[in-house]
Amino acid sequence: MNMMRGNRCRGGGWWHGKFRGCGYRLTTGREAILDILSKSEGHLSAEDIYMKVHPKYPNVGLTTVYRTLDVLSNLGMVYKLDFGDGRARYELAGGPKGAHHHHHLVCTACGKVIDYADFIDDEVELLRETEKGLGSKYNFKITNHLIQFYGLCDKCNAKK
Amino acid sequence: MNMMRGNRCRGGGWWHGKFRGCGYRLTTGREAILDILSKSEGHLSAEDIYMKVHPKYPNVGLTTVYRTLDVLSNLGMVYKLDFGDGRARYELAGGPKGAHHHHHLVCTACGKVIDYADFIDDEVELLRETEKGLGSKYNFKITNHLIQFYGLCDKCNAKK
DNA sequence: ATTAGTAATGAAAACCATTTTCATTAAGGA
DNA sequence: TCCTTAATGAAAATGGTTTTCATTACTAAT
Repeated sequence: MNMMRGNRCRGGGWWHGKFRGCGYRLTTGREAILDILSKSEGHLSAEDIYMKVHPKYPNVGLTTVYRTLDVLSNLGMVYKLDFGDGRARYELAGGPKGAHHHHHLVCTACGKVIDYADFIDDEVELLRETEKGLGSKYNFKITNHLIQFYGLCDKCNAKK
Repeated sequence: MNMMRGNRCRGGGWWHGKFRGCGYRLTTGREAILDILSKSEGHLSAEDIYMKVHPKYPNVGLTTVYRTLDVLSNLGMVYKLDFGDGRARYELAGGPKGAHHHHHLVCTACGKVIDYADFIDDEVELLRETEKGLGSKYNFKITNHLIQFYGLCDKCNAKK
C-alpha cells in the first residue's frame, strides 16, 4: 500500500487525489496547511504557517506543520526555499491556484525578496537546454532548478 | 579607520592587499583558513576547514573559522553555498588560484554535488542580460547569482 | 621601545530552527 | 464496527551557528 510513497510519486491530479493516490491520508491539519499556502502570498516560514493555522485549528502543532511541509515538498507540491536568513521558506508549486513560475531577487542587506517573472521565457528556454545537456553528460535526472539573484534593493543601496 | 568595512569593500588586489585595504588584520588563523581554501577542492563546511586547519594550527578554534568565513564571504572572496544538508559550504571565489566560474548539480538523494562549467557561456550571457534588465526594472544592484540544478545522480537513479 | 586603543581570539554558553521520541489519536479499508 | 497503521502533539533532543566575555596581540601614536 505504500509502494508509491516518497518522491517518486509525482504528477497527476490535485490535492485529495494526489494525496490519497500516494498513500497519504488527508487530515484536517494537512488541509489547513495546504489551504493557508494557497491563500497566502509566498515565502512563508514554518512558523508563519503555524501562526496562520493556529487560530482556526489550535490543535495543529508546529511539528505537524514541519512534517506536512516535508511531505508536500517531497511530493513536489511545495518548493522549499532558502533566502539565507536561517529559516526555510515555502511556497506552493504550480497547480490550479499556484503562482506562475518565477525566480527570486534577494536583498542581502535587509532580506527583502522580490519575485520576478520578467525575462523568464529566455531563462526557461536556456534552462531546458542546459538541463538536457547536463542530464545526458552527467547522467543526471534533473527534476528541479534554483535561480536567485543577490544584491542590494533600492532602499539599502540608497542608505550607503 | 573602519570606514571601509563591510560588504562595500570589493574589487582590487588579492589577499594581503585586500584584507589590509579593508581595515582587517591578516592574522595567522585567517591565512591558514585562506590557505586551506585555496588548496582544497570546493564545498568545505566550516568543520571540514577546522579539521584541516587544526593539525597545523591547533590554536585556531572553530569560532574563528566561522568568523573568518563570514568576513571572507562579506568581502566576496568566498561563496557561501547551501546544498540543503543543513550545513553551509564554502568555496573560494575566483582570484589567481580560485576555481573557474561554475555552477552546481545536486543529487537530492545522496547529496552528491557536481561542479559543471559546460554551457556556462550561454548561461553567463543570459545572466548578464537578466541582471541588467532586473537591475534597472527593480532598482536592484545585483552583485551575485546562484544557479543550481537538483535531481538524481546516476547511481541513485539506478537504485530506484 | 612604551603605551593606548581596539581588533581578533578561544572556550563555553546560548541560540534557535528543525528533528526525534513516544504515548495517544484517528484515517480508512475490511 | 473493528483493526491496522499512519498521523499527531508535547516535550526533549539535536546540531550548526552565534554570542558572550575575558584575554591576547596588532597597529599607530607617543
